[in-house]
Amino acid sequence: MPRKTKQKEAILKFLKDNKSHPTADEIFENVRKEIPNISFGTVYRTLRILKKNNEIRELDLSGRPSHFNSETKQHYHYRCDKCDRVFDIDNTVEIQVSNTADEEKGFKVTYPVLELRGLCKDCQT
Amino acid sequence: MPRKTKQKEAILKFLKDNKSHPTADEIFENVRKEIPNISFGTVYRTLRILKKNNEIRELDLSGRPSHFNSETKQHYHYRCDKCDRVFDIDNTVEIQVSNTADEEKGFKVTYPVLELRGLCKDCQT
DNA sequence: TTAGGTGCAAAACCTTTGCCATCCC
DNA sequence: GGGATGGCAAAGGTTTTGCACCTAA
Repeated sequence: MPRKTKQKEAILKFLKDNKSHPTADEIFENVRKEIPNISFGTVYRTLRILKKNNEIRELDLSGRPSHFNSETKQHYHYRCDKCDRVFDIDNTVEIQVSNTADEEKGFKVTYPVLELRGLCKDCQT
Repeated sequence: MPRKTKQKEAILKFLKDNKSHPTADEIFENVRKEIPNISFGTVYRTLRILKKNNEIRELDLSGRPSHFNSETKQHYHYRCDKCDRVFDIDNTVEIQVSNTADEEKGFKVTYPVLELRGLCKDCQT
């Protein structure tokens, strides 16, 4: 049975309040303001628990460190090549795969992961 | 001026001969058969150089370790959720973004990164 | 000759884990 | 009380780097 603790609540609250998609490190730095002696281990462990319970998502695109996200519906992201920040795509996205060139590969797709790369507003200047 | 060395040649050759998208570790293990005392540092350094010269690509998709690839044209990948192997998509892919919900975000897209996740032939049984 | 590469080992980075104390139900 | 969590620090896996030596051009 998952249990309610102030650490877990604080991490989840930070993710929900924060439309950015922070890394574990950013989560740690922020939650720390509230719970000064929280540890890195706890942040990572809690993120894994929340993820298993489908309360958050880990963005499984590009790079280390991972980014986390409290939105659990299927959606895609913009990612800034310069500052590495991640933003949700609210536009409608359609992905069409045509042709049968890959038939013999026999790959069975279950879901797509898409990232639109470029520059965010702040980094264009 | 980049220089031609047997280490660099061997790494590039392995990537070209090999349609898979190996990790640095896999590259190391294989190139080692030819150049027994090549080091990890050299593999990573060489991969960075090749990447900078646009001779290879680093797949900046999910997870650590990175996968590398000698195909430098824009293309997308299948990725197996079970064995983590990566395959090129040869089918035609079209990505359409409509709507203007994201106008105020002011994000300037330069290129998309797409991964179709699922199970490869070998992992479906 | 000499700037770029190499090998080796240590360091850096991100993440996970072991151990034991602590807290929630 | 007892299992789920937390804190801390150490370990693990991947990648980078410093340094001295080497080698292609």
